[in-house]
Amino acid sequence: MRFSKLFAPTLKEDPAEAEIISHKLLVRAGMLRKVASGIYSYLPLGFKVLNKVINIVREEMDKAGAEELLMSALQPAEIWQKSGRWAEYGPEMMRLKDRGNRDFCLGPTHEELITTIVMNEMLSYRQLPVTLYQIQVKFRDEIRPRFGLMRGREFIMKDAYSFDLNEKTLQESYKKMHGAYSRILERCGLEYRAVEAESGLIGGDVSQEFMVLADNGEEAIVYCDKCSYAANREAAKTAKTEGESDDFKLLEEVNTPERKTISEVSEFLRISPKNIVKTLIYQTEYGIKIVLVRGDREVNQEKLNRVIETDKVTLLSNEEFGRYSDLIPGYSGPVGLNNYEIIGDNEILSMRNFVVGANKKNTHFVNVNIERDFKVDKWGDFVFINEGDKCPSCGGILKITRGIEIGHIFQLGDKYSKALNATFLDENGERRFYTIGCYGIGVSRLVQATIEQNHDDKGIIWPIPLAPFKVIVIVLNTKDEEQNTIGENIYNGLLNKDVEVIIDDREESAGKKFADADLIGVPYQIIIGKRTKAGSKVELKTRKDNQKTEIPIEDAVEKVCLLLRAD
RNA sequence: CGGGGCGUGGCUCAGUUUGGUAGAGCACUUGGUUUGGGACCAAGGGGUCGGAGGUUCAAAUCCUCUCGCCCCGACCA
Repeated sequence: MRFSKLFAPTLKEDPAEAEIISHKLLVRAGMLRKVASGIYSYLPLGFKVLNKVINIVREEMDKAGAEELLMSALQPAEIWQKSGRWAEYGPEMMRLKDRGNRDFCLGPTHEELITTIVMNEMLSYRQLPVTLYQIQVKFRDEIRPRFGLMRGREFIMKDAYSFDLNEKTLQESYKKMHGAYSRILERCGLEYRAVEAESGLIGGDVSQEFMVLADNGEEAIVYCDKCSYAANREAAKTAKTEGESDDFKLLEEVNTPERKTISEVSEFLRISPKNIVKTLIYQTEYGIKIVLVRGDREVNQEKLNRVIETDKVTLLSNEEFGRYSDLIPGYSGPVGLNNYEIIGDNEILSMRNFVVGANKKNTHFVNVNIERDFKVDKWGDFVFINEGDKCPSCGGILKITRGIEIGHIFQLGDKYSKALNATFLDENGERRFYTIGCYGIGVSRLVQATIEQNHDDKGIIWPIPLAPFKVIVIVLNTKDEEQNTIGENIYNGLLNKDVEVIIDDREESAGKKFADADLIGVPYQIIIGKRTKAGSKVELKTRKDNQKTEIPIEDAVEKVCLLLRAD
């Protein structure tokens, strides 16, 4: 490829639309352009990289025994109505009608469709397990598209689905996908973690996320410094707390004028927030719920939803407080509140002689104890983990870092096969539900995550396997015939060796050529300038570490091929 | 949907407070000089000031409505 012919409009200035570095660089390097909010077009360079990722994904999926197919992006409403998700998915689903007024959607995912395809063939147990995948455009009308390809409304995803005889063989299929995902991320040169996750809307029991570590990541990940425990902060469990053995002290009412928040009460009474129990009043479809967590904790709504078994939980607003004379904002507590269900976080089980609101203005109780002073109707784990907490699996200390969710793998079980009545015939000729797993990789997101992890102040630093070109031959002065000849010779030499190479033959200033080569992140640069004469040396620069070496012109092709083979 | 902000040549932005008929840098075109880190000189093209309506002698600027985009919160690959 010749740079003079390449459609790669590079930008000197950061685009106003972009917030994070990877998004800025994708646009500046002439790889990506916005079409509408959360919708993008890939320019030739960006498309090249996208295809590199796609090929890696494809190779590893095939190696793991999965078979590629391509389903339609447009899906009829019926299959979604059967699974119940037509209603459940909400406004995030891009819906449309055909001319006959029939409902369709642009697929946000393909569980329903793949299950329908497989069930229609009435497989025998002898044909199982089978894992099918596709690389497809997905549509989700995100509430807030963000960060370019990180959260688009149209994005490219590799989604795979395994159909198994039972839980046991599902675990094997799952393990294979886990392995394939690990290899994909390794080949892309990424630092990542596989973490325990929440299953969310898709459902199922076991699920893990593959997180690419990045400071700008949207997810917080918790990991143990001693053992292999790692989890999404949304899903991270609290460690079991040991019961403290203090004797119960006498319950006392204390005056706490205008001290409403945990920090105010903590300061005023000179006690740690860990010895206060925070009382939160939630409005749910089943009425008011009193939720208790340790004073230093934040409630994890997702987890709480699971405990209450609803997704319609909101904190009671100030106006709503007025309707309940026994609920006093800032001074609420479980003692004496017998009209509502009280739900306690597991952590407070071990607390002794703690502080709670007294349901009376400007008053708190001290030396409160569970059972003696109030009863908890239901226990659960629904707080966020903090850095420094104990590891739930080994007792080590937990750390928090940020990550970009690139892959998510689920053991779904029979949720969809039951909903859609998808069965196979077992050895006795009886119908049984498939045990299903599903596995996603955000392919377009992966492209951007790679940049987030591989860049410097000059631009992108592509890992070799993803680089749109492996080598750029830079002829600094194209009006110098000698430079041109040397450059063209090396360029043709590399082409003959099937190296993906581009020659910068533009009539631009030297500085612009250097800047563009660095910006688009080509791993190796061969620089031909006025120092380069026939029979002399060219400069070879590696983008990653800015190493510059002089090599004889006639060795250049061979040397680069050697380097590429080593990588 | 709630809160905040922005829409002015292809891009990044100034001009809006205090109405007077649109500007800079980058990019682009032509010519010339340059070519080891985003060159210089000269000439040039390009803007319904997001859209609609209103106020006014006069609107990018004031008012009303509307559309789009960005940021902060709940959803997720």
